Amino acid sequence: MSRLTREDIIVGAGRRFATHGYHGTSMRDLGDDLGILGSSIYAHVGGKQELLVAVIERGAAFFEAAAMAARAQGDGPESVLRLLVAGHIDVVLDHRAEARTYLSETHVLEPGARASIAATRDRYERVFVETIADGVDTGAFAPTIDPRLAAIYVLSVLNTIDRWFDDRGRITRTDLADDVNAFVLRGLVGGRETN
Amino acid sequence: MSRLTREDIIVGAGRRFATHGYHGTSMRDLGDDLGILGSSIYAHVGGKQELLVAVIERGAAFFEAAAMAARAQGDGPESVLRLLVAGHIDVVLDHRAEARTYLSETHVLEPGARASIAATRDRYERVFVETIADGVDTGAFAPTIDPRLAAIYVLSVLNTIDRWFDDRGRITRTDLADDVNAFVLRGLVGGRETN
DNA sequence: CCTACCGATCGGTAGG
DNA sequence: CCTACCGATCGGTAGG
Repeated sequence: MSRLTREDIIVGAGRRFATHGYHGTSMRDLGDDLGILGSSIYAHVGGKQELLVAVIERGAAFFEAAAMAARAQGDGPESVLRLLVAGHIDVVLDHRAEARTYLSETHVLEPGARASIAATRDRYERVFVETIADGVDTGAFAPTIDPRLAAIYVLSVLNTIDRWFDDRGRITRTDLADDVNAFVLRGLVGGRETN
Repeated sequence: MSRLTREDIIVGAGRRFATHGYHGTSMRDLGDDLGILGSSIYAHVGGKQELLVAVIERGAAFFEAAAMAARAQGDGPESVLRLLVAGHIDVVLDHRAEARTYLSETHVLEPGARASIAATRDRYERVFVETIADGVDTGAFAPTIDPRLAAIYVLSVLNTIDRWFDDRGRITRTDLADDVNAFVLRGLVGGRETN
């Protein structure tokens, strides 16, 4: 039972914010989780909003790193997209608390921090849009695809996965990534006309 | 400036809950929106939780009605799925506050109400699963499709639409429904192998 | 629907 | 990290 670190507090805050929301979490709740008093948290951090910023910035950083890795390792639009999908799934499942807080609580951020996170998120989503646009240009994806809409569809699927997927369930994470990729790529590549 | 009805209060509560969350809404906030005092709300409803239940039950009812209509009007799995998609988009955009509260705040419901809503939601999602399973059986959709996973993907896309779609934007709602349907149906039907 | 409240809880601080 | 607080705000009530 040694003393807690700032790191411990942020991790605990992430878990609470992810499950109960920022407004649904009191400093006393958080203290209870950590085995200290709510007021003791102020020995480690400046306040509740600072905790939210720290958790969300971590979430954003994980996604950003995953996008950079996918871009660096992929070879061609389809390959990059596959890596983006797999990477996003890993972030959302390996860093559930930070990812969920980032995805759900950004609107509670004070204006300055919110703008900064919105910019990071824009950059990330643009990687999806550009990758899909590349695929349309090279002919890997169908010419009728609107990259902006398609990117939103893909991200909608990815951002929901932590809500229902269980690593101990009947399908493995790799199977999931393959299945999502298969579904999405068929959606992008086309085949028979559907309209 | 006549007196407000219970209906007015519930509509106002829906708007607040959808934008600020249940825990981010105080009875005084809600009163301000309605032009009365927070305490005056208790002349119309029993409490804050009762308001949440009312808003979410309305949201659930809209989705349920849309599913029934799609099933009744559709002819074959692909046709039913198209109607389910278009119907879901209409609910989410025509009843934004109720739909968003239903989709995002159900976890704050007290156990009894939560269980009831969870059952309703299960029933709704099962319509998607069964429609897709029918399509696999009839050969309309690819045999490799897992209906449970595919239904989740489709619903993930649909449940996010109110977050980014603007009726005054560059694409119309009908175009959106067509585009989502085209994307989803290609994903379900297959074409060339993607794995 | 307002006046006038209530006890409980909130985020946060001073001092150790 | 605790003790001992603070003012503000919360959901809610009695009485009109």
